Amino acid sequence: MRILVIEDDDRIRADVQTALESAGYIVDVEASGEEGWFLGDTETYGAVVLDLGLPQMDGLTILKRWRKAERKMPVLILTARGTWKERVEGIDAGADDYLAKPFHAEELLARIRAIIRRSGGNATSVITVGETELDERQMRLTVRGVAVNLSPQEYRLVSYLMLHNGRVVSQQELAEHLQSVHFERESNAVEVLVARVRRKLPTALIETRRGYGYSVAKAHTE
Amino acid sequence: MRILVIEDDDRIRADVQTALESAGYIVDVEASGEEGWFLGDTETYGAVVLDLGLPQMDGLTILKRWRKAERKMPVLILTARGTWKERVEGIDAGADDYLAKPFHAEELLARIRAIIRRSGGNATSVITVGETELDERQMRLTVRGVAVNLSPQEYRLVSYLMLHNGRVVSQQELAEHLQSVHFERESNAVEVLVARVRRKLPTALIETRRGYGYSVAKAHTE
DNA sequence: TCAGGGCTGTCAGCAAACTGTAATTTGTGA
DNA sequence: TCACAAATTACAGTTTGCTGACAGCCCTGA
Repeated sequence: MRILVIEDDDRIRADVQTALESAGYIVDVEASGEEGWFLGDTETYGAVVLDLGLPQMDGLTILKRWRKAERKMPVLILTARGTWKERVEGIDAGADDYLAKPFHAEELLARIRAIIRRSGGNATSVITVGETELDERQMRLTVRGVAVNLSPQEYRLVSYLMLHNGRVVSQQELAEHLQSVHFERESNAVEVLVARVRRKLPTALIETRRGYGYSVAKAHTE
Repeated sequence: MRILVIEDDDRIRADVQTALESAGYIVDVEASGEEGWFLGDTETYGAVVLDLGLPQMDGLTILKRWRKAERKMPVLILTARGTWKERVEGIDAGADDYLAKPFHAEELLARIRAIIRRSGGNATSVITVGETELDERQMRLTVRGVAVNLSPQEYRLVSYLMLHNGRVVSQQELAEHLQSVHFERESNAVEVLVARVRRKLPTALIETRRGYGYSVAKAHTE
């Protein structure tokens, strides 16, 4: 499950990212409202965490634009002060839930789980690219109906690439996401991992973009 | 048997959970009315314990919505003051029984048993995965028609996995649900339990997802 | 009260899987 | 063709899960 976080405060953004990642989500973070809006408009997310008090483009504006463009992913609004008025505005604009700062990580996670579940999480838990299916609930990859046995690292790699299907992901980004405790520059761990995954797959899923990174063929996310 | 408890008071919620779990039920708890409503709307429960005096979304509203959506699981209503009016409203909204706080754990259990028994024909009491059948009413597991003699802990493990059919359940989550009073990190109690269950079963029901936990093979529940 | 049996947790040893490193080969783009 | 990124292979340290033995607890029946 992939989650977008739009928050300009560095500290909060990092905290939210850490909390979500350690809960197993794949997280994209953005400090700028405009960039965040673009991401939410063009990529597919299971949920969005959106700060209201952003410079440049306001959170409510972003949310309204998405809803106008039929982007229906669940959105959790963050706001500094828990005023009644802001809450109503947020709900009116199409937010699914609302969380006042400061908040505890557990509460954020509970609410994220709730809005994902409410949005009918089951429907979004299977991602298809060609003949390959990623079932996030079962944490299982199947090709032509046959399950592929992946190690934890391999699963993380594949799910990260499939959740960003079409985008080219750099080795650096992958390495950071895989969060190996010991990971040195000049390591070819990612290359080795990719090779291992490829050997297990009957089809060519992961494409090499020499000099840039890897990607999987884009599929229609319906 | 899986039971949903919606109650905002932390103390009461914990007490109810403890009572139900020690009676062998699998319990999901929710403090928020809204989230509780969604759980009851999307998951399958053998019974629900519902507090009337919830913030945000009132218990009666939740119940009415479920009944409108044809969710027919038996519901036991809790209320702070045993007023005659509330009782009538609850019954009108589709409650199956009614319990005034404060109450004794035994009374709660007796009423839960009663509404579950009364709800009788609910087809949800037998879960099938492959050749394995879990009869929740009799608390019995059968494989190819042959009953398997399981200890209480073993039964809890199997039923938890089967009720979360397909999902990967971490050792941590299992350990918490098995309610071992003494459970330290570095314990392999869950592993031992899984091994014992496997030895008793003629088929490979529980799958190890190395690094993540355990799951049972997904069956089509619909 | 005591013995026996079932249940459940701990421990230690083992086997297998996982994962990063390094050396070498392959192949791609300028 | 050349340089270098990427693929491949082998290897070893570490992690993870499985297993059998054992001990404490609780209940039951003599």
